[in-house]
Amino acid sequence: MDKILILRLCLFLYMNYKKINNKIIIEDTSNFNIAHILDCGQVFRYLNCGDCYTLYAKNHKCLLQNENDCVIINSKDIDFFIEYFDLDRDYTKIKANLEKYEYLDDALKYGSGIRILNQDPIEMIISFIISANNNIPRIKLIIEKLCKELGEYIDGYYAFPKLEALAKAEVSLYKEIGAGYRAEYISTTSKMLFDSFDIDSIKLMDTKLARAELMKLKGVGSKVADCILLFGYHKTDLFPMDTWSIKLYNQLGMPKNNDIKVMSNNLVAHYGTLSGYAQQYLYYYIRKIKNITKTGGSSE
DNA sequence: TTCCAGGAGGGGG
DNA sequence: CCCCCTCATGGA
Repeated sequence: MDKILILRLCLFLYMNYKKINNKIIIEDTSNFNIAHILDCGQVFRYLNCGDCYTLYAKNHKCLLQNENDCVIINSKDIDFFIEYFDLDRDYTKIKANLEKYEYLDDALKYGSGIRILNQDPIEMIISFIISANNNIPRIKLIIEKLCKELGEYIDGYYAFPKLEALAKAEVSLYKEIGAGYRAEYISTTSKMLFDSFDIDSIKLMDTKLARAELMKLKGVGSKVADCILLFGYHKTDLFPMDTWSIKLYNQLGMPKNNDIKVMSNNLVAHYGTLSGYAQQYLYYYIRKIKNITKTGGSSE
């Protein structure tokens, strides 16, 4: 057999998904759970319609459903979603490396099918500016209104707005959709991004420099910057410190401290380049546990 | 009524 | 640099 054929065969055997027409089929779902992925706070534009989910990303849409122990992703843009869901990354290896950390094993079991998505940086910047001091249902609502007001209507839904539309919109519009005091941040940052900011250069920077660069944007502090870097640029040597992470910190047996910056640094020193993954499993876990203890077992 | 939510900006020291 | 206050909004 010729070498290229062997190479292709090997690739096929190790591939954890199949492309058929406009579908992606994932047979081994140990590292892909639709609810885990969508419900761990990294993405805001999706709808649960019974046994299936509709997901909107930038100007793409897909339908996700479980079928015969498989996950089926249905879309016109399957190549976009292969990259979006990061399907070529080995999560078995990531989880095996995280398993040795204390306290993390329960979180890994609980959110076993979590994956960190490769989302659009601009969508992440605007979405996580909105997320500041806000709760997830309301964040979703504001983003949905934002898309409806400024996004292009394609194929039965509203795409995430383009930079130009965001930059040219009035501040009053952002207030009307419920952004509150973040309206000014969205407006100013959109203009900065549209006029001068080099979004692509962030990708080439190391995490520390990239964070500093993103924090030049209005409404982007250390936590929002870390979320942008994690979900928009797949930088994982960081640990976003939100109110949940702060509460969690003391339970992880980390050296006692009250300074958020020190806490974050300690966690990154602890988990290394897997910090971003660790944070996602833990975030999903602690929120669900609290939800269960509060509601007596039911979840959303 | 007060507290909380994937916090950040700004002033004062 | 750090500390402290304020910033809309709506659900619990």
